Amino acid sequence: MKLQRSFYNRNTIEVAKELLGKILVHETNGKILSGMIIEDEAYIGEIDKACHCYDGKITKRTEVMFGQPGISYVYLIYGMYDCMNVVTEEEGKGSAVLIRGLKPLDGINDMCLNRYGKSKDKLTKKQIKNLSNGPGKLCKALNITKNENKLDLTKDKLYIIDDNYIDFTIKESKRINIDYAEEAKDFMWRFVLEKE
DNA sequence: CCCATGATGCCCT
DNA sequence: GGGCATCATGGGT
Repeated sequence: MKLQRSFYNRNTIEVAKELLGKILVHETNGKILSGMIIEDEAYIGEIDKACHCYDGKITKRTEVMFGQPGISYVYLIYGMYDCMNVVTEEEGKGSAVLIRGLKPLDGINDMCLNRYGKSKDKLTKKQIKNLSNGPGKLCKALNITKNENKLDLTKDKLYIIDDNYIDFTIKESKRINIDYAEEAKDFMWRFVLEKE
């Protein structure tokens, strides 16, 4: 079942935790590419110096985070890598969840082509392991780019479904690569799915 | 295993 | 003009 607006219109930490085990799907070029969300991070503008929209900073880039929940926020980082977020909470609250890792499910060979320009049987074990285990990598694998910014995950060809997978525990830790964020760098807002 | 580094472009001041 | 929610690579231990 596709997740609806009400799922996203909640506390960002809760949404981040509950997104683990869900399936991110992108219908692109006539193909269905999907993977289970196994790692994510919460960003909450009101109190979070690591958030792009900290302290109500509305710019052309960040305005989407203040809008409707259930919309995608895709941005380019380090000049090379796209990262995908899901906007959370009611309109007016700048917040989102960064998707940081996927376990590949459907369209694996196409993901290999997107990432490495080679089919799966030509990849090393290391390349297969690294197919979608990072925020930039998963966007490349699923062909998620700036074109997929501001899509409505309840209506468009990018969405998340609930496959009722609950057989896991959640590990909480500090977020990655936000050393500049003063006290916020220690918030335990990174969530990783761990098999029981 | 760990750490250091370069690539590269958009946003914002 | 500075900084950045990353990744792949290469060298050392």
